[in-house]
Amino acid sequence: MATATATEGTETNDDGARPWQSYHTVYTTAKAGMDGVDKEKVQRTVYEMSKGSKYFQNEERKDAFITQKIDKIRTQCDKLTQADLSHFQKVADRRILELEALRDLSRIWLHVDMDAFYAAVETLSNPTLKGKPMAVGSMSMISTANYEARKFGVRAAMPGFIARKLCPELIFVPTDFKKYTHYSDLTRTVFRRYDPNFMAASLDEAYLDITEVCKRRNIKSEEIAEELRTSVYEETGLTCSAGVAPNRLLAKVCSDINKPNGQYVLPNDRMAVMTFISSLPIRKIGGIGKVTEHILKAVFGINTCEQMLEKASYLCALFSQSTADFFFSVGLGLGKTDSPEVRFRKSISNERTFSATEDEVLLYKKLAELAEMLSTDMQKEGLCGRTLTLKLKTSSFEVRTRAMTLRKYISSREDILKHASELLKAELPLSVRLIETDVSIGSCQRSRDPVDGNHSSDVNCQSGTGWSSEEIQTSGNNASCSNYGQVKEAVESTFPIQGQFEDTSTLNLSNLLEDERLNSCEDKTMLWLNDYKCSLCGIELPPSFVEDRLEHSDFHLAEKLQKEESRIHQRTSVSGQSWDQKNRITRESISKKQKLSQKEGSYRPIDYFFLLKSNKNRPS
DNA sequence: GCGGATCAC
DNA sequence: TATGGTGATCCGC
Repeated sequence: MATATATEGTETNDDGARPWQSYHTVYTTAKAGMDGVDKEKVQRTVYEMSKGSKYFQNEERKDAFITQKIDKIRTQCDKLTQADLSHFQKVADRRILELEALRDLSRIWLHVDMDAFYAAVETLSNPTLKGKPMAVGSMSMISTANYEARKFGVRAAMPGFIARKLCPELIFVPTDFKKYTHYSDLTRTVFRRYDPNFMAASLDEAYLDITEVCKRRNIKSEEIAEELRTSVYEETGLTCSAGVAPNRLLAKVCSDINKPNGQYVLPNDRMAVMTFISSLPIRKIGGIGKVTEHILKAVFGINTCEQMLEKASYLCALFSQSTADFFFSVGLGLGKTDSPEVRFRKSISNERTFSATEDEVLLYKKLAELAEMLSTDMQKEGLCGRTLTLKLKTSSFEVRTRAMTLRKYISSREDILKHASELLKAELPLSVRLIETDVSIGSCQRSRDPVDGNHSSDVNCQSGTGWSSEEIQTSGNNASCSNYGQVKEAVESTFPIQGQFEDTSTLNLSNLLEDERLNSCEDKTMLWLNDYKCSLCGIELPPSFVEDRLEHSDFHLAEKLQKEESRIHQRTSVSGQSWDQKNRITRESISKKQKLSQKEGSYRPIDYFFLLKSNKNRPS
């Protein structure tokens, strides 16, 4: 609400001017280790340090925009008649019942969150930092602050120069991701023992499905959490906090409750969940950020999760179905409970901030550097994409994005630079402080999950732990190309090249994928002999049968995967105890992969492809 | 498909 | 002096 205009309006008020109160930062929202902080003082300092800056002005502009949005929603709200409301109440009630019916209390999820991770790691490698206020980051931006620094109001995402004002003795330590990755790996070794399929959310957070381990060892989740945290400490020297709950959304909320170095268990009981959720501020829920909280509070007076249900008719009337579903789920304390589904990345990008400049030569030079790096990253992962997006942040902090979807998939430095330069050229002259290049990998329609929707903070799944259901089968001749690296990685992780799974067939599989990549991405002919005949089965498909050839490759891939699975399964079924775990995803992926050979639910036999030659315009 | 925006870490 | 980088998703066109 309090926008720039409101700020100026109150500055000269009789009842004392406190303009800083209306500057909406995220720095004072309740965070672990922030109890007892003089929030007013922090808020005032942040305001004083920011006031008048380009950044601040942009924040004001954004704030004004949100106010407009709120006004618009209010207007719509006022227009609702009693009849409308009773209608939407019915719709909402039914939807809430449907969602309630999906409640799953059969799984036990644990969310682990390392305490002040980067800062804790830095303190391990330099113990003289212990007990002193310290932040990882720079004068421009802080990544993490230790608990001593948090007492001063210093926290992540705060610029360092403001942090130093709040805490003059603050020690700054530059980020060192190699170090954090190393320690992250150590923690993951522990996580794996409790759930080999755990979902890494970031370097310092993970979700574990501990249902099985509780059952197998016949102990309570609470004990598992204690034990896991002890192990993490013993093996890394780092403390963490844990939350246990029937779903991931709640587990995440729970891990924050007794932070640092604590845990909280929410039992798998509907009443317990409803009680827990009833007074919980919506801002605690992953996916509800500063803006959403602001809007829901300003328009509907919603503060707690429970109120999401009380205002259900309004939410139903004024938001999209998927958004309303998400809000209702929050009110019901529902969240995802399914086993981790590994997803392929959808985009790859890089961006750099520099001191703002209008110098076009310089800007093109920056762009060239980004294109170079992006291309390298893409090739490292074997990715191609056909939608290129250029993002610019102007010296006034306004953000512009310009995108183009190309006919061909690209990954080379030259291609990226050529097209990105066209996009940049159209924007010049312009004073720019940040450039980002982004290539999106594929486009496919996702079905929405009614429970978490796409709203909740979802997990960046670990790469290479299985198959995704999507993307591989996306349209076009290059879909498989664009995912080649991820496919390969997934296969190699599912069928590791070393160790007990070593087998020449694995290499063949890699070759097949390689074939597919070359064939579809570069339009070369590894799989297609003389650019005409399939090297594996001899079927003849001319190059112009682009889609058919892709499907054909996919057919062989699926077939191959199936063979691999049965062979490896045979060999490991005797001794491989962890196989079931590994296989869980593999089986899914293969069945999904098989869908590549299906269209509209009907399976197509290999013979089908022989008919294609003479019937290009087949019924689809 | 595009562009603006939100969100998380 | 000075407010990040990467990835995902949603809404309204």
